[in-house]
Amino acid sequence: MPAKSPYHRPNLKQSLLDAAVGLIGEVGPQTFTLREVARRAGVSHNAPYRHFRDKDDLLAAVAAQGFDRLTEAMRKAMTKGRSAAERLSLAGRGYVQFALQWPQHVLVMFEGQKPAEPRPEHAEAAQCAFQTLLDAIVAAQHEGSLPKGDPQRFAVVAWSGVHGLAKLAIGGQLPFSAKQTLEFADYLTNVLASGMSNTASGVRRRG
Amino acid sequence: MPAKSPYHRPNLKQSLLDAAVGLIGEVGPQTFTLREVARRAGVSHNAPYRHFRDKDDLLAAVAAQGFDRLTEAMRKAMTKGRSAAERLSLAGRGYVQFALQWPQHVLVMFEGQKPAEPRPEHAEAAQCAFQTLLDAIVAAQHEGSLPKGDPQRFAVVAWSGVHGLAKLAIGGQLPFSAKQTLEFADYLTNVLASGMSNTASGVRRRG
DNA sequence: GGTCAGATGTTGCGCTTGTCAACATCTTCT
DNA sequence: AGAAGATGTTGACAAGCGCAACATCTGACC
Repeated sequence: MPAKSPYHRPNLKQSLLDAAVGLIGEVGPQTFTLREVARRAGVSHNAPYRHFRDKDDLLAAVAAQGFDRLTEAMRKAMTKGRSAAERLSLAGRGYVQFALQWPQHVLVMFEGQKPAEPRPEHAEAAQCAFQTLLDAIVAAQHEGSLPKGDPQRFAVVAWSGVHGLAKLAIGGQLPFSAKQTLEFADYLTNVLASGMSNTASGVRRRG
Repeated sequence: MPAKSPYHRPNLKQSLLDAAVGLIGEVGPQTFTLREVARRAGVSHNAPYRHFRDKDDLLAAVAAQGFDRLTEAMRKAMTKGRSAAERLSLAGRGYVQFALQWPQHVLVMFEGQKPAEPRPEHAEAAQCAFQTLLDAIVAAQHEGSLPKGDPQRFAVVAWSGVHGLAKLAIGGQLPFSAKQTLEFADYLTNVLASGMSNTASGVRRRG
């Protein structure tokens, strides 16, 4: 039976999220407008307030959804790896591929959120994504393809590398096509892995 | 003779830029408001339009100024290096240090600018900063501390690494103090240099 | 089945912002 | 001195955010 009265629609919350992602993709998170999201979802300009505290809350939900998709993208990419080292590299590729596919999410995920407003959903999803990377690092250490030592250190190196590449790519700062960017991601992860294997963890100056 | 009438003030343009940087530092580029900038500069809400085409134009000017400061920060950091390899590493440290000192600028510099509105000042300053990195790479290649080959490739690797670290640091994603971040930048540049020296430029899969 | 509480959606409002237009004031060049 | 242009001001309008009051639907409970 079709919904006779569209007054209450089944899952407006998800519709609003989808509309928000689409709109951010078109105009960016800056000119993004809550009212336009409502318009696209076919509801009044105040309906979103029944599902999100305010505009920032909607953006935080988009970010949380982004971290979930990121985690999934990395895990899926890793399944094709035969060794822990290869899986780690593929996780990095998955990170970049996710950014290329969902630049809207990335733009929202890493925008300076005020610490005054804790978004637990957001923080938890982000932690989960980081844990995926950390697990891959530890596995590579057990396998012997990465030196022993604080895995957190290696994780930050790897994260910085792929995150920087992803950010520059979606910001249009690199003269790369999407395909070239992905190929470059493979090269970058090899550089990072090689460097982490051959560099002492201490700070080396005037070497 | 002091300005009898504050109607025309000496250099309102720079005052507006400074006020904008301060405001962005407090509330972020999202909630940043042109009218509040004018208020802080002590002028009416429309005075900025005599110096900037619109709000985005002011932000583009802040970004351009940021790229200039970035170039200067890298060049200044490099002066203490004794070898080209060390200077390259110090340039990376300078990049991160700049981001920690002027996070407001970084937030504005890399925000997705619409290609519809070309900001030549912005693009030129960005190109200049990248050229500084590229020169350091070429010097290291001449010195023999980096392999021969396309310097652009090395530049993108180095840029991705330090850019990612800087972005994550100012986004509050890392459990590092400013001092720890800088120490980590040194470690990261060593990892990158080592990795670039030991990794073939071709893509290696299923290694 | 009936009824009421709560969830969900709507309309209308006040305040702020970005930007345009018209006007005011100052500087500079001759 | 006086006109021309640069710089700053006031006023207005459309649009957005979020509040408040109201309307409509759903489900629990009897």
